[in-house]
Amino acid sequence: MMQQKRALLRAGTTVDEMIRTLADDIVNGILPPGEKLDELGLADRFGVSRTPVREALGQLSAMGLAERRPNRGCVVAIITDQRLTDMFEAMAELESACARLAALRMSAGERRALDALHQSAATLVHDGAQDAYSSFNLQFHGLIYEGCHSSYLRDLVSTTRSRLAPFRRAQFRMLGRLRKSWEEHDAIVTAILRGDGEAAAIATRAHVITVSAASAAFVSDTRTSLPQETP
Amino acid sequence: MMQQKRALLRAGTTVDEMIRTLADDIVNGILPPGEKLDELGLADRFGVSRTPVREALGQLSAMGLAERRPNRGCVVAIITDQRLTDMFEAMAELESACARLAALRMSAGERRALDALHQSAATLVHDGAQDAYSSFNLQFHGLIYEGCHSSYLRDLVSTTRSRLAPFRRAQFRMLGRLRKSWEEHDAIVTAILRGDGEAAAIATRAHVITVSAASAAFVSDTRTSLPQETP
DNA sequence: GATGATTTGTACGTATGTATA
DNA sequence: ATATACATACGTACAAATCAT
Repeated sequence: MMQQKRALLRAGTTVDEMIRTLADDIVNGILPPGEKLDELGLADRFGVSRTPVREALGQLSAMGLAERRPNRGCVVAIITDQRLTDMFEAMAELESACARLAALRMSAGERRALDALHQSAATLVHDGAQDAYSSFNLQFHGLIYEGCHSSYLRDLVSTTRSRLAPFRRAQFRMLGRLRKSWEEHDAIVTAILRGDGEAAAIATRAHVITVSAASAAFVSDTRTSLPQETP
Repeated sequence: MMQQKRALLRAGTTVDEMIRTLADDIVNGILPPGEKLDELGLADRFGVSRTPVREALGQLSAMGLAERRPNRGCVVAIITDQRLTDMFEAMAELESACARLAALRMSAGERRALDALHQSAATLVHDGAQDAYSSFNLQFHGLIYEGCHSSYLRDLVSTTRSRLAPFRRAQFRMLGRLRKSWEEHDAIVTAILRGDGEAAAIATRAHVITVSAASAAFVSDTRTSLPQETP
């Protein structure tokens, strides 16, 4: 009908493009949990037939970003409070494992880079620059994921992080979280630089659990107030 | 045109059935890594058209059991040695996390059940009953996964275990592994019964790493000898 | 390197099953 | 509760890309 997309028909297949787009929309909250993913609607939004749409929806539900009920259509994944708690907890365990391994395995260069990044963020804390700090935070944790030198563990963490992304939007709005976050990071960096795996694991677990608790509280708050929303 | 199958049209959809079947075949080694998954061939093996086959293949590749190259078909996932090492390592970390949480959270009943199962396996060790022990081993680890009371962590462990299944066939053939395995389990059970999370984590990590090393060695052995095989 | 055969990717049509009046 | 409407699941047909010769 409109063919509005299809820009850059380069790499991969149509389906891959759709998956990326839809996954981003879900992860960024543009498609909120519970939103119906109508095959026909998506088909003409992307200017394709229903076949590739179906493939994309299948992949998304396999990723856990969407949920497909047989013969009843597909919606953006709805996560129960219990499940969300479990996911945050698993995230803490995964990051903790990464940090432990990173403390044991990071190269000298990787350690320097982590420390440098961490020290440079002190300014952001002082200025109260929430958005910039949020971006730094992503890099910081990313360096630790890489530092564990385990591709599979990294994949598990990334996947879980993506699934949690729609529920983490409240990150640093809480008063004083910026400074506390930095201090928690400091404990992690110190442990990693010392090569103390157990300390790094413990500090990381505590840090992630703290962040998780804040996010979870925010989510269950907004859930009781606004039951639904459509863009 | 013929609809020859569809026996037991009960639960789920055709695609789900295919996914289960193919996943089992891959996990059990009936479809070896690298085996081509021909759409047309599978279509008439299952008595369906290519459309549901394509969906199933998409899901399998999303699960990491198959690999799909754009315009170049789909094969049973080929795992490099490095990737395999990473997966075994992640498995150790995941199980370790489960054990730590299980030590903190298992109910009295769950602890009793774990201990009872473990003690009952002593006989199997004495008799050298490899197959029976292998089945027990599955239950044993299963109880710990459940004991952590975290659905998401359990899912991650299960998924990873499935992906590793094709590479674990050598489990208990090594001389003396049965007894050693039981002794390692004993350390885990003791720690869990004491409610000592850290000890449980450490014992579990050591145990899983030991098993992994054996599997990895076996795989790289067989890889050097038989490069390919077709059923 | 070009051509034909095979196989994948996409479009479209039909039937079955689910929700709604 | 029955019927109507609609969305999904699968089958078939065509187009495009890959590979084998």
